[in-house]
Amino acid sequence: MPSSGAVRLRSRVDKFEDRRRELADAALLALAELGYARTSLRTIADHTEFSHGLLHYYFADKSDLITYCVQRYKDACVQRYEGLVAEASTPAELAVACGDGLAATLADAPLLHRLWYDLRAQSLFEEAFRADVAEIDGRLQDMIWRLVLAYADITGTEPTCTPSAAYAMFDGLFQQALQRHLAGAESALDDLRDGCRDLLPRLFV
Amino acid sequence: MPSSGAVRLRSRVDKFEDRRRELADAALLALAELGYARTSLRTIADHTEFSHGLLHYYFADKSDLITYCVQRYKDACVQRYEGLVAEASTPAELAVACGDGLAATLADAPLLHRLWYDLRAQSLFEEAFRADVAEIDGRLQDMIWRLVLAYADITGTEPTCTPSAAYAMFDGLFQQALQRHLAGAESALDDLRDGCRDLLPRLFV
DNA sequence: AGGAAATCTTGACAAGCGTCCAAGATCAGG
DNA sequence: CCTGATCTTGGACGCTTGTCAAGATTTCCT
Repeated sequence: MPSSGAVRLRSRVDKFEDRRRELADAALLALAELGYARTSLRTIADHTEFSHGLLHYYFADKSDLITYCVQRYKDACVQRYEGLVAEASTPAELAVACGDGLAATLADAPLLHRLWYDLRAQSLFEEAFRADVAEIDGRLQDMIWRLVLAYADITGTEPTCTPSAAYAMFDGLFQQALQRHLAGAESALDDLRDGCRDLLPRLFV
Repeated sequence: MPSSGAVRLRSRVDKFEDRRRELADAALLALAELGYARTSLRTIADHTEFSHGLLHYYFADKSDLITYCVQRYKDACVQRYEGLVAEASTPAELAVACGDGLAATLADAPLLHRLWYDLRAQSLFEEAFRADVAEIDGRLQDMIWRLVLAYADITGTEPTCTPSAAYAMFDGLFQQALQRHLAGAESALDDLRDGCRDLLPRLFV
């Protein structure tokens, strides 16, 4: 029965992909905790119920694993950010929602964001990561730009900066807030909220 | 002769410090080239005319060496930035000079700036680096804020953001420009110039 | 139930790491 | 020129790393 064979085949592929995802998620936990420079394959395996040898059954090498992890992170990240630009009818509401949304994602998973900045810095040295990092950066930039366009739509004005410049400034605020949040600064989240709320209108002067 | 003894002692200390500086500068070259995660003490020694064992004669351990390197970087960095806010009589001149200055420092030593962002990311994981990184961040923030205050002085207005927010946004632009510059983007430097020139007035609305 | 295909474990490998140390080289002072 | 302090070398250590392959185990189909 061919259909049965196809189903079985698909289930096998799915199982393989599921395990890859499972291992990558465990790797992400280890990476978020220790950072790229201090995370070995054995450390990653310790975060799973399997032995270190298995990692080479599901991934070609360490670079392959890390790359896959970055892509997993991207999915989780975009999913988290989705719906940031919710329903906001007035410009002020949108500006506040923007700051609140970014502050919330930062507070939600600071260690994952720390890993993101670590890996982005690594991509400046390791060619292998560059493509994936660029893709994530592009997605984040689009997310920010949608926010800017929504604000433009409500106010009936035109933004006076490029999408990449807008992303760069929001990212700068976010990265600094993460740094201070991890250092224990109480005001980091509030400052991020304020900074974003104020930045959005500035992009239209 | 006590004065002679003091001179000899000082000259010895100087010699020791000189060699430390020499080794740290070689280490900075290696670090800028390979990044923190891929630079070993033997690699660093390969960038000098000495053997790897000598590093432990002048530095307690690797962390000590890296910390000293970061401080060396800071000195070079601040020195480079000094005089960025030169004589500019009109607001437009100052805004242009700001963008030009940052673009020039980026073009001058992109690998050192890459190392800076690498080490700053590492400091999010490694407690030992945090204090030095925070100090450099503070100096850079002061530098940016002096620029903003100079602009305020010329225009007779008051900035409408905090020093840390101003630094975060400029830093975001700079970091993105570095990323694109290293990736070979021709427009990176020009975009940085434009971004900075436009950002400065935005901080006063 | 049997046997092939898959999944997983275990142990080993060469290489590289940070650190340390004994011994040689180099230099300054008497 | 000798002597002692300082500087430098190069090898050794114990450990970790990424990678791999052979064998044990499980899963699944007929």
